[in-house]
Amino acid sequence: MPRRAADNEIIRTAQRARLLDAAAHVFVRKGLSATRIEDVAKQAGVSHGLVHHYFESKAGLHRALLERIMASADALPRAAQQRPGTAWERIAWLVETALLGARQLPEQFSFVAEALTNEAVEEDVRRHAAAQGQKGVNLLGGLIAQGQAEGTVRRGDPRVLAEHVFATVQGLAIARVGERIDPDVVLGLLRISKEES
Amino acid sequence: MPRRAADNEIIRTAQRARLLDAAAHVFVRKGLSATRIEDVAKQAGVSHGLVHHYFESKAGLHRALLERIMASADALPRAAQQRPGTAWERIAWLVETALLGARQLPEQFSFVAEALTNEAVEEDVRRHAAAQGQKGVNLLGGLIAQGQAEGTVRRGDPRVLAEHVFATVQGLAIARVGERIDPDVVLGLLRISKEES
DNA sequence: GTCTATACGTAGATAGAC
DNA sequence: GTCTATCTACGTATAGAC
Repeated sequence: MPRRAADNEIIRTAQRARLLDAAAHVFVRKGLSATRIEDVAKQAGVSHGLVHHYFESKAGLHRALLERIMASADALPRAAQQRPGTAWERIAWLVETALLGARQLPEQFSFVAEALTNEAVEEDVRRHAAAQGQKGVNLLGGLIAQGQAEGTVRRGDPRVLAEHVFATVQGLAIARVGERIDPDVVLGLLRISKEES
Repeated sequence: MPRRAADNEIIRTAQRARLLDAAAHVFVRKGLSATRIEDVAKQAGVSHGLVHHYFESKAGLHRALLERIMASADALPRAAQQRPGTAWERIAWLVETALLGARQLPEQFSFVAEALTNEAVEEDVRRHAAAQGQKGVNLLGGLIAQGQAEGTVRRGDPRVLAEHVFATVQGLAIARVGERIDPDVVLGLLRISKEES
């Protein structure tokens, strides 16, 4: 049996993950264009040649990393949807958890923001990131609509409200507000005000 | 009298402005590292050599543009502070005007965000941008404190609330929410909820 | 003031050795 | 699988012509 081949396969996936971690560290700090393959290699403790051995190009590495980050970002709204409790409780959980992410891994939000808006990023990658974001908006929008039916969420187009919430989380992450983030304040975007009905 | 010298001076300032406009167009779309001097020159309709004649380097051009943008961004909170009306009315005016900017010139917000977070931008430039942002937070914080005394703004640390508002505006701009931005929703961050006191 | 031509450095990517 | 050496392309910045 090809024992050697199996070992290689393990090494391959481990190294890919290692390189993606390194890429996350540096892409997130310097952006796509300013990071050099050499930076990633140094961060991972390997030679630049090896980076090319695992990823066809810098753009390919960037794309792989974006997909990894988007995958984890995608999981959150899904989890919220399937939680028990009222719509408001599930929304609150989603917002709180997302804000926790904004506090702990703010760089990831900056990374996604660049991927969405920087024209140096390939067109199709930008589109893909945008589409993923829309999925999140739709899911949260559904919860918001439920909340409105429930009488716990303010009036307004659910998808627009969802966009506002996500944009706010991203803005707080990018502004590196960190420890001072207050979920209760952010939830004010959705709360029914003293005057309303 | 040196007629010629005076003419040159006029040309100089006009060209500087022209180049800054061109730089704004392209920096804002591709970021600092991905934009080439050539891109700016082409956008302005001049040769790349001329860009170097007016700006010592790409970094210098970038710095000059950031200063120009920050100057206009700085004017807004000052204007709000000096308006007539209640604290809430002035806050609402500030938020609405800022959101108008986020809708019409979202690229400027992306530009500032990059300047704040991208390590490819020189350290001192980043610091300067951050300091300017703090001034805005302080001014809005003052208005918020007045609003709290007035009984129109929710409880909470005024500066933290101000940070949340600015971060939200920036997030909406970066997410390119555009026409769907709703100032009334954003003001929900500061409004007193149905339950509170 | 403005342009074209050139020098220089550096980053991405490949090839071949171990 | 991993590294070092090398090729190549391109962008910044300068120098000199108009």
